[in-house]
Amino acid sequence: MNAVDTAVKLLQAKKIRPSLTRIHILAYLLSHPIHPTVDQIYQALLPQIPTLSKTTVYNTLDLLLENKLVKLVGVEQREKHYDANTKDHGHFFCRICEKIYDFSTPAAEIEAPEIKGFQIEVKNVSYSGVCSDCRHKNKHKEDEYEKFEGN
Amino acid sequence: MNAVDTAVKLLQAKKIRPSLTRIHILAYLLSHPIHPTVDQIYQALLPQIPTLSKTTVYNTLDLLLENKLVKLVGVEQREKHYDANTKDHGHFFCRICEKIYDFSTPAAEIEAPEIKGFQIEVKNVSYSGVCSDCRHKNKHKEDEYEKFEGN
DNA sequence: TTTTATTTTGTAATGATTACAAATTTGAAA
DNA sequence: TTTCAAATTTGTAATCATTACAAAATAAAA
Repeated sequence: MNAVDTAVKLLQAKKIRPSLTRIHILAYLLSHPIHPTVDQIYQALLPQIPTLSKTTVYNTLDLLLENKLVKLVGVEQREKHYDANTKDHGHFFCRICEKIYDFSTPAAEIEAPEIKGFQIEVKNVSYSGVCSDCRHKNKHKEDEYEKFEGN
Repeated sequence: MNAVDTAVKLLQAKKIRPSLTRIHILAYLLSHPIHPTVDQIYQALLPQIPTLSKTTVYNTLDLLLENKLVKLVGVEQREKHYDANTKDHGHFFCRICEKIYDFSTPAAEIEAPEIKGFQIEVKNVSYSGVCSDCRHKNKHKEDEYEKFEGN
């Protein structure tokens, strides 16, 4: 099934009217798992929807967020990044190439006693550092930062 | 050992000159594990340092961050929150009372194959939802949001 | 149609953070 | 001390992603 059809189905399942704009935005996120920003989405769709407003992108993403059709990528960047992959997974942000990588998080729930009985609605696991590619490309620069020591 | 002495030692260990301002800011964070914002730190220290500038708070926190004496709390709020507890732990943000709770994360490293060989410098685990207190206080409002379903 | 609700749009605020240069303080050398 | 250079602190002015808001456009209902 293509991204447009998937988007329509997802919207309908949440009883959101599948307007052209909403379909485009959700389909773009589904077919471009690059964790785009509002501006990236806006620029990408402008040729197809010349009347598109950036406010609409903001509004639509808020709507999709509320309905859990997209997630915020918990990477501490100036601009927010969005992800239509709503399955639990982690994100790694490389501070050199600024790419965001997905990684799987353990299936086993974290069962911390401190938050027992809390209603968990959003989970976010994100790391940052230097990805493998950039480590190899910048061997000489690597010692600027020491390897992170857990605890 | 009191927070001021600890702050001085931590700064010296990183070869940062322990100026009055730096000591105050780090000691405040150490003795107030409430994950304060820049403004909260600024307001709290103003009586003691009447000449304090908010820019200095920003500058000092940047310096402490670079030296890993404080961490950014990965909670998606308008303002950034800081934490002098640099041990690995998670944060839970309650969207009702807006308190940030600490919780322990599993000692076992997440060993995701997708980021094997990556240089991990910063880790962030943060959840949000409704804390236990607010769930009980707002029983009637609870059904506005369904419980988060993992995956 | 006409009416009403929904969606989209454009413009103007908001406000946390950053840039930057001046002012102040500190520490080392003489 | 006194002098001088470096480090630190400060205030003001930008920046710029996001939000507020009301008007315009569109779609559905009557």
